[in-house]
Amino acid sequence: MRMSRLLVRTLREAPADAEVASHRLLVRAGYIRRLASGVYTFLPLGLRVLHRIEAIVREELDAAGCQELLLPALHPIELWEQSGRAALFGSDALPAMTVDARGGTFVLGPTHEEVVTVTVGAEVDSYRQLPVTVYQIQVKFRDEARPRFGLLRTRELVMCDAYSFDTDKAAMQRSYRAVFDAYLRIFGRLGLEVTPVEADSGAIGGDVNHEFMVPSAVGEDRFVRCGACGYAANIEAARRRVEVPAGAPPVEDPGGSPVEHHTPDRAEIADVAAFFADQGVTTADLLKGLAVVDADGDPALLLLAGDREALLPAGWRLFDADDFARRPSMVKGYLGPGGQQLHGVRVVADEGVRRPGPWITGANRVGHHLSGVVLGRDFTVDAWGSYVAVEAGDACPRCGEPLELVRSVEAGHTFQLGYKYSAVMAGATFVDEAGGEQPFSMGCYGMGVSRLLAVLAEEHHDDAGLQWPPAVAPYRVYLAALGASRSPEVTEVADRLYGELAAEGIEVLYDDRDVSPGVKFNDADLIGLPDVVVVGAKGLARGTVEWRERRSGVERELPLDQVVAEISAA
RNA sequence: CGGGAAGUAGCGCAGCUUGGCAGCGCGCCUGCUUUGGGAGCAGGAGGCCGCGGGUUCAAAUCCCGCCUUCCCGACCA
Repeated sequence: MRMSRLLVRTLREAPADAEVASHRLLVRAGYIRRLASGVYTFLPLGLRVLHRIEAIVREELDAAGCQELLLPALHPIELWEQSGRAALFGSDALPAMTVDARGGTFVLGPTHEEVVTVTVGAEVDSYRQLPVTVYQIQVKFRDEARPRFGLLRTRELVMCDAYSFDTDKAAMQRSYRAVFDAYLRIFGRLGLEVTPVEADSGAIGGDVNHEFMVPSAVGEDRFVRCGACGYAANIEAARRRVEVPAGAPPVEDPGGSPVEHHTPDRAEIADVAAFFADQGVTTADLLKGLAVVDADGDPALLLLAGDREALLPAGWRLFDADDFARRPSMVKGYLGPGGQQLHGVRVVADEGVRRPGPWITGANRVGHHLSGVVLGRDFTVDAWGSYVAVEAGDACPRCGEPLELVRSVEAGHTFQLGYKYSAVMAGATFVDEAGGEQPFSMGCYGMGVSRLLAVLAEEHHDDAGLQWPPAVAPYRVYLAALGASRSPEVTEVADRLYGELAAEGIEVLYDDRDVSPGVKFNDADLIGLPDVVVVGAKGLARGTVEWRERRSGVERELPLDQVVAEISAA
């Protein structure tokens, strides 16, 4: 491709709305343009990278026995009513967009479980046709609360999603493993360091699921991993090991009974700790109480150590103003466990609270706290569990070694769905060997292709521009002809190299523009093709051209007759 | 959804406090000169100052409402 013909404009300055490197550079180098918040155009260069990633995805999934199809992006809303997920539409869990059209309301597909289930269900009648795994590369729509970071979080995204259909759970798990391994190979070929982690399944559902995490400073996710045993989990799903003192908690009596303190306007943990600071008290000595409504809709007081962040189980929520009004034993800002059960409030506690104390807690009176509160003597716990976000240094739940916390981008997410959709969607059954009707056991597998483009740009760049790995670069070689307009020889040599490289199957972006050398060098760096070849009068006088590897900056002078051979061998 | 900031030429920004000809840099067009890391000179094109209303002789500037965008948080398949 000749630069003089390519639809691209590089920008000296980044648009003011670009915050992270991948966004800034992809816009500056002319790969993408923003049309609306979280909605991007892929210009020719950007689309070529997208296609390179897609080609790798297709190769690996095809090799794993998957079949590509293309599902509609526009779904009749009735399908979503059938699965029950239409009820989630207003929520944060499933921010779908709908359009009213002739024939009713359509959903702009945010994901495709419903559609694929009825599609495969209509084609498959017998166990003899199973297993089958299909996939598509498609645009999806999600009305993100907050699109950000360019292609990393968008409202319209290109995604690869695969779906497996099996006769039973064991077969489904084999299919799951096959796609899981294919995903690992895809990330490997893209040169991304990826860690599969245990995760929450969110609005997709199912039991076992894994996220594929790419460590990145701009990531919005965090996961923990154990260097000793390999345990890895999303921060939302991570657990830690808590060393519980052996035997029953000793009920020693430090002072006979708790002491009440007047602590006006000390409703925050940090403020309470400050109040008692002269006694050597830290936030870890405080019992943090959260008024919650559990998944059954019952009120409970959740206790955790004051230095930890709470992590509520799915379906739980914090008290709102009405809840507090209805439960006078729950005093916002001054919550304590003492006597809650007498008021019909269950006390649940994080494992980290399994020590006698003495604790400092709220007194269930506005402006008052208690010190010397002892577990077993002054309060009891109805249920223990894990209710705090795991932190770096916490003990691995498997082996007890310290956990590491890693910021990351979620590049893929796979789920063992089981019967969640096949049980409710019409026709999602097959006839088994015994002649009985059975629902499919399903799995689903998502990978953010357009997000991967951003992740790769994030991983591979420097101050001057992008540095594409050869596997995904839009072209392999940036061929810059310096001063071509005044040197017939430069033009002749560059034209010839362009043709010879193409004949070798090497894709070349040929900068034939009549612009100064500095512009060409800067655009070459910005666009970030793996190899830069410079044809200039200086080199030609010696019978050579320059070859520079963009990433390493290593430069070599090559005799004219060796250029094609050297580059195709590299 | 809560908090903050910003919308002026394709991009980056000044002008707004104190109302009075709409500006600068880059980019774009023409000509000449130049040519190994974003060239120089000269000339030129390009604007609903986000939108609507109000105040005023007069509004980019002051007031009200709305829209859009970005950041922090909440949330997130």
